[in-house]
Amino acid sequence: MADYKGTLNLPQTVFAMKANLTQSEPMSMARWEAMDLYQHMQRTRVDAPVFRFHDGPPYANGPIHIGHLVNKVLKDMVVRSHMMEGMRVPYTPGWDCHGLPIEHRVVGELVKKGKMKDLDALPVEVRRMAIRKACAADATKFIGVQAKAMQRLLTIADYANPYRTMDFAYEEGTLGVFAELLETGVVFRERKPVHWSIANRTALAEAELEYESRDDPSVWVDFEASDPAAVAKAFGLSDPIGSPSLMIWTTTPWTLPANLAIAVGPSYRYVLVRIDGSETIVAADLLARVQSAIGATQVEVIAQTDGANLVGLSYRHPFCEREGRVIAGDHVTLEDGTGLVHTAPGHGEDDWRVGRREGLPAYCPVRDDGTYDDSVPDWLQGMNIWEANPVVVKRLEQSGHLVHQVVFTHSYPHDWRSKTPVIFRATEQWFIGVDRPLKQGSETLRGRGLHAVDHTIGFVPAWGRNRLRGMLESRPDWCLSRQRAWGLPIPSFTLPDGSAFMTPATVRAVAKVIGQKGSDAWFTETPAVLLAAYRPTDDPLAPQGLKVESLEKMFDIFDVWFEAGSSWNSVLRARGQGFPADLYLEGSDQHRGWFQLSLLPALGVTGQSPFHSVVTHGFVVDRDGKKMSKSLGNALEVEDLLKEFGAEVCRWWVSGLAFENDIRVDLDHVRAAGEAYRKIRNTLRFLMGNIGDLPTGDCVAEAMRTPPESLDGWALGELSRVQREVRDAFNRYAFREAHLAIFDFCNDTLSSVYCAATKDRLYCDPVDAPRRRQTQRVMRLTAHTLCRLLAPILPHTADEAFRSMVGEAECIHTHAHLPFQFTAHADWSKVLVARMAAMKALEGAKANGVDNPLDAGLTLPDPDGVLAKFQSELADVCGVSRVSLQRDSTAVTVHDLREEPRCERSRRRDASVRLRADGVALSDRDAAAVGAA
RNA sequence: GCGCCAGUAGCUCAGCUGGCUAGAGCACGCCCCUGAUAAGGGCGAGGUCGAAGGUUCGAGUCCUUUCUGGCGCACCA
Repeated sequence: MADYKGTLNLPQTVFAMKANLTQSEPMSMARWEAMDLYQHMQRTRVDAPVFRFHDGPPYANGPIHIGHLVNKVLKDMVVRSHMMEGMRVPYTPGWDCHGLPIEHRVVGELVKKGKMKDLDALPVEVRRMAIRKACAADATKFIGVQAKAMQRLLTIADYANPYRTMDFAYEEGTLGVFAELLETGVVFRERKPVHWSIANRTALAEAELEYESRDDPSVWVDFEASDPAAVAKAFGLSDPIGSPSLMIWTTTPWTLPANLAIAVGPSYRYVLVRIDGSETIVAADLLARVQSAIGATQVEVIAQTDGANLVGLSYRHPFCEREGRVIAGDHVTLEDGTGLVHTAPGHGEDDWRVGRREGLPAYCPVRDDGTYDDSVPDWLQGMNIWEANPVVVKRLEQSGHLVHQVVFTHSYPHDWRSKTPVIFRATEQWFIGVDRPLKQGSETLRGRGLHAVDHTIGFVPAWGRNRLRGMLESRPDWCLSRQRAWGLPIPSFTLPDGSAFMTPATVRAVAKVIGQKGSDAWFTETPAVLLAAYRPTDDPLAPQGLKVESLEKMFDIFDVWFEAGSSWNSVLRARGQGFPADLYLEGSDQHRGWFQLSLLPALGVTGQSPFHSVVTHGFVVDRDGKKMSKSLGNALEVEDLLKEFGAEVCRWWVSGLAFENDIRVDLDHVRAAGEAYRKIRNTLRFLMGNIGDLPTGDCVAEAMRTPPESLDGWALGELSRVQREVRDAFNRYAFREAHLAIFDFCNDTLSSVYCAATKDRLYCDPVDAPRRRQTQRVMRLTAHTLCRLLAPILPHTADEAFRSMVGEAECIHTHAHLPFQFTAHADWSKVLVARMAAMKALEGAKANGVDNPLDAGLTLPDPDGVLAKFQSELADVCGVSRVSLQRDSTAVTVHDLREEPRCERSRRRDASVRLRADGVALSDRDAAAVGAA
């Protein structure tokens, strides 16, 4: 018997089944780099519509993690999908360089090496310069590490010209934003308590605190009410009862000189009690605990009232010549103390917040060396606060205000370097007021922000709007200043009288110098040099007769968020990329961060939001939904994933994520993505393998001549639909929809139906048979279209496939989607329904020994006669040897054809099969194809 | 504690303004093919929709409470 395998047109292609991504991806990267793909795309599309997408700067601190991978791949799909739409997409990657985490680690290393002691002895400018130098080196190092990894993810961006918040030009742009904001009048200076290290005379961040056990005096103190009658009234009593007090509890007696108020919970119940003969007020729920704590023997409740009724009462400070008043505080709890909270706005975060609302000053009589200033009673002046603790207690005891004292052991914050206890101390800070009227008109930043959120910004997912609105509604004024070294200096000076001096004009003058020499200049240059471009006489805000030489520099730096939040100016505007951006895309934490803190400055300066839309993604968590962290040991390393699976598999995984919510990641998920990748690759490979002998021609035009009622027409219609769906999904940032549409198309439409049904004609028809060529033309267009649809997700594979079709010199990423639309005959949907019924029937026929569909014939019910016009395709569509139709039937009938002769070439049991001259059974079609008689 | 979000088959997700026996894909099981072959195809079995109340003729879908998890409320970015 002759072997006819050699006469078949079997698939052939150089596009390998095995992707070998780990080796081949870097080759694509090298090719793109050699052709300077990013710049090439900018140059060749100068007149194309622009999509302005702006990269939020990751922090240059350590190698990238899975969160970065997700973020960068999502962004890359945005960039590439818009490029595929024919647009020009300028996209500058950026890095956030300044900030505490870097400084903290760098200083930690300096301490470890024993270098910090020497540095501490130097003048502030010199010391800070040394730290800054080390920080800059650290940031630079990690920018390199991250950029390399991001490129390894096959992302396309202007990596040759990134933005870095520590670049001179960027810093100048940031100061430009600040100068404009100064102009609007929303910047102001005010006191605010911060963690303060007395030993190092510096402010500290939470990260620089170590909690250690410490003994402090714990005291219960009676503050006498000024007006007993008012107290009686608050408790609904007609007559005053003795001389009632308000009992507070504190473990920091040294802050009592700064007491300005007592806070109560308005909804709590308070009791007026007589304890061992004297009347005082405490929270009802805490009475029993207070009683046992202070060891009271006789307790008599006189009356009760709500905390709200106590608000407004006044009291005499036990040793300062002033009165305080009772205010409402949401921070008051019933866990400790008396329910009446000693409030010193200069010495506590909550106290400050509440005090601010009540119009109380952040009074802080403690100097930076931890001693009292002259505003306290003379017996305390100049005393160290820790020494003052027992002195204050003694005084209270002598004056009869002390109810009780014990030694209290608690966990207390200590300075990580000096190991000394830290205090809260109010210092002068720079703020951006969100409720201050902007110079022109009565608008405020908060008002503009809320308006933009509600009316001009688009959100994906939609709940981002609520979230950002909620944050804008409740956010406090923005504290801009930090007392640190690694950052952009706030270019303010002090006048000879000690007051702060900074105007839009001085900031602009300094900005010029910093644009030239970088922010180090602030530390190395004199005020005269820094203000070289400044003329006091031209500045209406300068004091009369100001001499620049008389100024002294201040050394606060900006909150790094102000720097990142100025990127719309330092990058988009400074580089002429256009403003505002079409899109910002970041993790959902950036509602509070970059989104909000870019929005506010931009609204202040330009009146516009810096972005038209924001897209947010969730956070990567482990398989159980728990946060990923190195310490928990549940983190996956990007490097390992790239080594084991390659970037394309990771990208396929990302494209399929429901990224709006938490993103669970597990090795199994990436493995599954690897399987899916192979399926798609194989489908593409099958298409390509079958079009190798098709003469070149106009890919689109030739396919468009396909009859709509043919099987090829159906496939083309599906291709057209999928192309539309995928492009639409990309445009809505619905990557998962695009991913699913592509996957389903490859598996269902192509692999399961179209490829299976056309194998016979592709393999067995004569090479030039019109029917075969028609299928090939559709397959060619399908492959070309698929490459373009896949390009944003799988840039390497799409390019590899494309080049193996059209030549090694080509690159898919310089192309755009093919413009075509095709609609198949509408009744094809009914054919597919009939096919499903046929498949079920064939499955049932296996019980009768008809295992191979080619051993079967089918009779399909066709009551409406709609299937008749597809008669010639039905056998192939169902994978059987032949199909007949019956109008008056409702069920599929399977015919066992195993007794009929089988074509040895096509394996079909066709009516035309007969023995040919060489003694082999062939159908007419196959006989013709091999030239057998 | 407060704000936003999520909790649907083993896994990843659809289920729009409440309405046919709750759908996909993956994995799984059985089978076919061996001319896409470290491929391809067919069929099938999987769910008391986090829990508890409530509204309704009817709830995965609306309301309340609750549990679990994520993000945000800091001189962290």
